[in-house]
Amino acid sequence: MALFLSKTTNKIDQKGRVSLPAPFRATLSQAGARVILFRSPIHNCLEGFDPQFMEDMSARLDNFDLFSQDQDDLATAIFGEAVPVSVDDTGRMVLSEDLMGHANLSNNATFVGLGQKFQIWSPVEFDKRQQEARDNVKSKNLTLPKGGAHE
Amino acid sequence: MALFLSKTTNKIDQKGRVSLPAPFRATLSQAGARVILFRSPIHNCLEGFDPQFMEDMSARLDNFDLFSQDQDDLATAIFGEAVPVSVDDTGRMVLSEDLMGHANLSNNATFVGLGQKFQIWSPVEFDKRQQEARDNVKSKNLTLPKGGAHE
DNA sequence: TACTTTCCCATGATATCCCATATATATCCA
DNA sequence: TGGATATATATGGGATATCATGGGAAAGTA
Repeated sequence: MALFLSKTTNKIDQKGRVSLPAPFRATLSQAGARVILFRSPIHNCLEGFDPQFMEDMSARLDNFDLFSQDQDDLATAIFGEAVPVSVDDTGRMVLSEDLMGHANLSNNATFVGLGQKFQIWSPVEFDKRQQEARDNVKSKNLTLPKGGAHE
Repeated sequence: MALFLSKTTNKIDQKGRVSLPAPFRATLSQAGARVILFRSPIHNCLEGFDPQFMEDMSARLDNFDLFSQDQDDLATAIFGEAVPVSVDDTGRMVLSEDLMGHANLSNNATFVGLGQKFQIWSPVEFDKRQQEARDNVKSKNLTLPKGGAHE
């Protein structure tokens, strides 16, 4: 399956419209372009998914007890927060005030491909974040283990 | 599996186009020729991978929790920094200003096969690098360990 | 009506495609 | 062996398509 890769910065116009980078559009599953956005629980940024991928998230949630606090917290954080957004035929989507607020977006939005998902950042904040991520990978010596389980 | 071997130097034209050496093209997985480029974190050069390699990385990332700090750091460092590039039917790809800057590229690019990946260097800097690598192997008495794991 | 949201078209910049030429490597034949 | 012709590769430049973005018209809402 296609992946979201690389980063691009696009303008947000006065109507709150941003062009979803063309390569990102291409990795979305169908033509009837839709994206699921929500506010990242750990960063001041937005996260975007192919609607298809939400199914996988749902499957993962099944690993929790249906009535556990954790399951409830996660489900609320994920599905409750999810905002489906449509992409028009010039490739743009509209970001609500609320979403823009969470990510401190004003005039520019940096789209960052993260494989299965992508993130939307204020350009300045992402620079910091990127450096932080690099540092963490280095200092914690993070690698991608080959095998299955990693807990 | 096919490996990237040997080194070649090709011209970069005014549009930023370079021919990917034909042998390298041949080792890429499919016909819909694509390459993933990275800014090397340790050298002033670019690193190139078969897109298949990224798929493998993605599969490994699935072993991490979706919202864990580590997952996010890795994804940002790996997928966020990856630049997918397409190879046209005359075998050329386009290098962005940004990428060329990182590797100090201007008119020529030296492609160096490194097995699973290849590197793109400014010819002058690669000469230095090659000498350095030889010296390191000699002075540190570096050898190739036998088994798979190498910690 | 006043206001917001969606749709449609216009434009400049950039990237992609296509064809032509040059260079190199391989193949063939006398 | 040598020379000439093929085949593959590399490179140059112009035409074309795609993309990001701005503005306005139409449609929906209150």
